[in-house]
Amino acid sequence: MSELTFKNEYFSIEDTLTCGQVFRYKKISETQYEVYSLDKRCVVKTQDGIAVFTTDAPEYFEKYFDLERSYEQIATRLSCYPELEKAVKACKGIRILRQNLTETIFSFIISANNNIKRIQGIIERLCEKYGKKMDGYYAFPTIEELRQATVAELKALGLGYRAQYIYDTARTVESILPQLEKCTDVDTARKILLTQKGIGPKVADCIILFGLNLTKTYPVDTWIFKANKTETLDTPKKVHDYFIARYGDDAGIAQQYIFHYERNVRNLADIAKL
DNA sequence: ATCCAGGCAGATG
DNA sequence: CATCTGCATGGA
Repeated sequence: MSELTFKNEYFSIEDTLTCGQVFRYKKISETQYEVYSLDKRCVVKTQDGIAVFTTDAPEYFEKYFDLERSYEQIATRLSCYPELEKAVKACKGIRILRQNLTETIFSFIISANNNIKRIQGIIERLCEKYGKKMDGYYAFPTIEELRQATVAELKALGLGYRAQYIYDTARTVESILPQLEKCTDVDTARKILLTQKGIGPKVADCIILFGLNLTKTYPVDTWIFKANKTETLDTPKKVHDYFIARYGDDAGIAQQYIFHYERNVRNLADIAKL
């Protein structure tokens, strides 16, 4: 077990974990979170603005939390857009996690037309049923382990009609992984992802952003659509295209600031300052 | 009871 | 290219 410390104005474990990009985490106390990725666990305590990571896999989680990137530059660039000023100020502690690609693919297939609380429960049950038992938690299932599941078993976990998507994609996804892993171009990655059952435009964007860490993308879910729609931007695709053109390579990060602000912060912020 | 949640597949203009 | 419908589940 080893420890790693990190102090930066542009890192908040709470905002990073609760902004909707990841589902396998637990709040232990006001100052302590646990996050799970594949078969690994990391405990994160924050005191006086200093984050302390305790884990058996320090190199993995240093990369996972994207600690080497300067989010100050990104946040500064995005603050220049008037519509982002408040969201950036409130959410600048978010980092885009470098999550495992396969885990991201299955997690976001489950996320479709679902709510975050339920998604977390389903994924937890999926890990308990098919993942390797670790010391005090369960690993995310491998593709091979997922292929052991029947559609009926998956439905019993609460997957509903997504059970068939998981079943199908568990049998096809390996053939696209090599191309996807080396993909540096969003349009190509998107085209490849859309061949899989259960992956449409929005889920593909999330996988591109959280699993491939390509940021020139803009996932449009119901929250983002409600926040961004106007007279002319009246479909998800129009919103998507407009904000990629506007924010460029920062679009994915801008999207996370907005999503988190709209979903978790705005009401609190408005109440606080009356 | 109806609506909503990090939408998608399949069918039809 | 765009638009429309059906879809599992559970909480508000």
